[in-house]
Amino acid sequence: MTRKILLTAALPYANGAIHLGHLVEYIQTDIWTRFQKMRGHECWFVCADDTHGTPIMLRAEKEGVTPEQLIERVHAEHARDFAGFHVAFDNYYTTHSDETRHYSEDIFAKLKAAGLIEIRSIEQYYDPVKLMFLPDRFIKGECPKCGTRDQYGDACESCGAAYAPTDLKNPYSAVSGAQPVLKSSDHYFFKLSDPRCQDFLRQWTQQEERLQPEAANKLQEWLGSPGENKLTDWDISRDAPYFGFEIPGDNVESTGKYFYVWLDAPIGYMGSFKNFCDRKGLDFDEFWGKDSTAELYHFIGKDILYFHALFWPAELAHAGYRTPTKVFAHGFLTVDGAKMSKSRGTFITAESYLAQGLNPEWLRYYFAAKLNGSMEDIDLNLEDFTQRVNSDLIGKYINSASRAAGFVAKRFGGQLLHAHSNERFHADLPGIAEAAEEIAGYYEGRDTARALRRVMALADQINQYVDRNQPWVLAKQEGQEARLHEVCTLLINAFRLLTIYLKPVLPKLAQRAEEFLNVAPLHWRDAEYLLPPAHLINGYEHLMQRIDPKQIDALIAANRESLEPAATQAAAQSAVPPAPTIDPHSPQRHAQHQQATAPSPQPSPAGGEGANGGAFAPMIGMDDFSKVDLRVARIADAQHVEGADKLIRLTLDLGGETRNVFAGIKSAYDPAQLVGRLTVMVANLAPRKMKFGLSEGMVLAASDTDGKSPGLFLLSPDSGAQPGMRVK
RNA sequence: GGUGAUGUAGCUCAGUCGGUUAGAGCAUCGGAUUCAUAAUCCGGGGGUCGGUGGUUCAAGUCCACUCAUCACCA
Repeated sequence: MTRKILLTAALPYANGAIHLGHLVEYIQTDIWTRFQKMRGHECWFVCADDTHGTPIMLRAEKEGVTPEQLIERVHAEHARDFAGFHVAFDNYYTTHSDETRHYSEDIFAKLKAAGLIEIRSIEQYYDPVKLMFLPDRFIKGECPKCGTRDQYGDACESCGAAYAPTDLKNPYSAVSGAQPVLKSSDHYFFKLSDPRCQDFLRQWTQQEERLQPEAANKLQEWLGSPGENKLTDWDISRDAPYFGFEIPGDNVESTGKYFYVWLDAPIGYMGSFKNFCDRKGLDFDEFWGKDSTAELYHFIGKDILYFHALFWPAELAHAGYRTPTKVFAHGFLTVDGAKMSKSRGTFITAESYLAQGLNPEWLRYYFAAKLNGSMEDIDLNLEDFTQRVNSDLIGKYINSASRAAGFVAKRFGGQLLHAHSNERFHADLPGIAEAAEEIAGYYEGRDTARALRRVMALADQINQYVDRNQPWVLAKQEGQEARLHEVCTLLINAFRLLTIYLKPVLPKLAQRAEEFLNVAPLHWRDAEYLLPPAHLINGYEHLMQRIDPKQIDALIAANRESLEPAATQAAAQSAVPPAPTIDPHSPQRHAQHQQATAPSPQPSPAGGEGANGGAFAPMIGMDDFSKVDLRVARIADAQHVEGADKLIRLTLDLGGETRNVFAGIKSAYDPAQLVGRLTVMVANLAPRKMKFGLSEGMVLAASDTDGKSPGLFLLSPDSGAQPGMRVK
């Protein structure tokens, strides 16, 4: 029976880059989606950027752009990163959309009609300089318990005490530095304490397999025992200025209040899907209507369970929509057993991982090998990552194909055995085809760790089979041609089955394997049969490179945050008011899940300062460097430039061609002494039109950046270098 | 502080209802092999199951306390 399934992953907040911690969730959800699609079900995977709230508003202001410009830019970055890791959303949208506005207003109106919305006046800190109410995490002060300075408005990082922002001593605004004043304002509350909500949630959360057992326990704790009223009403509004949707008034008047970002964020799931339905001609209500029989699953981090398992279903249920079938929470990612850290270089962005040339499927495999459907944290142990991927994927899985491919190509013209080998296959490699449903069961239960352990055990079995049958011996023996052909045919078939089992995790590798096998895209049901007799396969090309530990070292180096250059720090400090801190631990973090620990104030091992060159530029990867095409050039001619007091016109010989370059080296060199010598030039610098003509490159010279020590020194290669040689 | 989880080999993890001598992969050591982009196969060593106490004929598993780590406390 074909199931109708709608999947969501948590919405990443539109003020930061996607990092490896985020990817745990998107990769997990993507694997599940791909698995369900391979099983032949109608399955849609939607997501969106979460775009509203104070941090976005302040961030845009700091960057000197509108919030709309900021979220548009970040949306493109996020979409690029996800695509890079083969996370294949059916729709990747934004919460700043007409659709999300529509459902936010609709749900709000229905909850209001149901008597579940209440207006109450509350007193909050207000920034009299910035003219805005301050979220708790934008208020700092001294901890009321231990007196530590510069603590946030909700908890002390020094002694761990939790308190209200009004408890802080000597509070100040993290936005303007001003002393906040208490001011009251009307807010809209969703009455979660209403008996209807309590009763509904008590029943909903404890339903069979709605949540993982650990999550259900946690919910039990939040709900308390029957009769105990532990839930309090939820403030769903914020005062202007705020980037979000304005709350509609009863008539046409403006309320000046906005929906709190956490109200419209999950509604963004609906908005994204509605947008998708409209484009694809699907029926939205079939998935979201009150009586929908479609399955709806939310994959989330354990930190946002509260929103997805309490507020969200309670809202939906009382606004006339269906509630989620299940909510799947996962743990956080640690790297080498510790929180990701910018100073240690383990706060790794998706972008840098790809820029360093690491294969995204390595990470997909490793995460999948660790995920078991529980809420436990998973650790990215970098040494284990390297060994595990190399051993499992290259040594076991890919090797099984590689060992047979050569014989099939050289001895049998790429053709498999002409006779059916089904019986022989099941006898010689028992259990490999039969494991299909067992493995499917593990995927279905999101225990990809178990699924992959099972697949690798099968790969071991295949390699043992090769060693037992010694095809390299058969190949040298007279009259063993048929047996060799049979062994290789069995091996290729075994490899094909493993490819099916691994495809949800490794879509690109599977695609390459399909090309090698010369078969149409594989589905799960294809595991029911073997390749037909005399099937032709294509020539084998190595399917995946091993991880070189040096690549991991480079990745860490590229992500290690060096100290801020002293000069820029001073500049930042002189700026008043201080730039708003986008707090890493803010409850606004949504799907950000986790953040780096603060950079430690110790000098970066990568070095901080050059001798006289000033602070080093930010770390770049090999990819960035290789964009610069440096060439050895011979100075064929050098001339004074009429009317220019710094420039010399150089004619550079690059072996095959010559370039005209204006170089600002007149203060240090006489044109005559330059002619004939070799130097290094940037050969792919975009030509620049100057007053005196077109400059087609740049020669490299050393100098002191702050101009304290005199001198300008043109670079020269050691003797023997020839014009046109690449410098790298 | 309260609550929920986690802690098993050097590393990453399995371990079902309490039931033989606690398992796997990787790493390591010894051997074999050369088809495979050094991949593979066979074998060995390696554990007080965080700690203490208890229940039981029997505890990695159940209970109490305790230590460490993570998360949540709107």
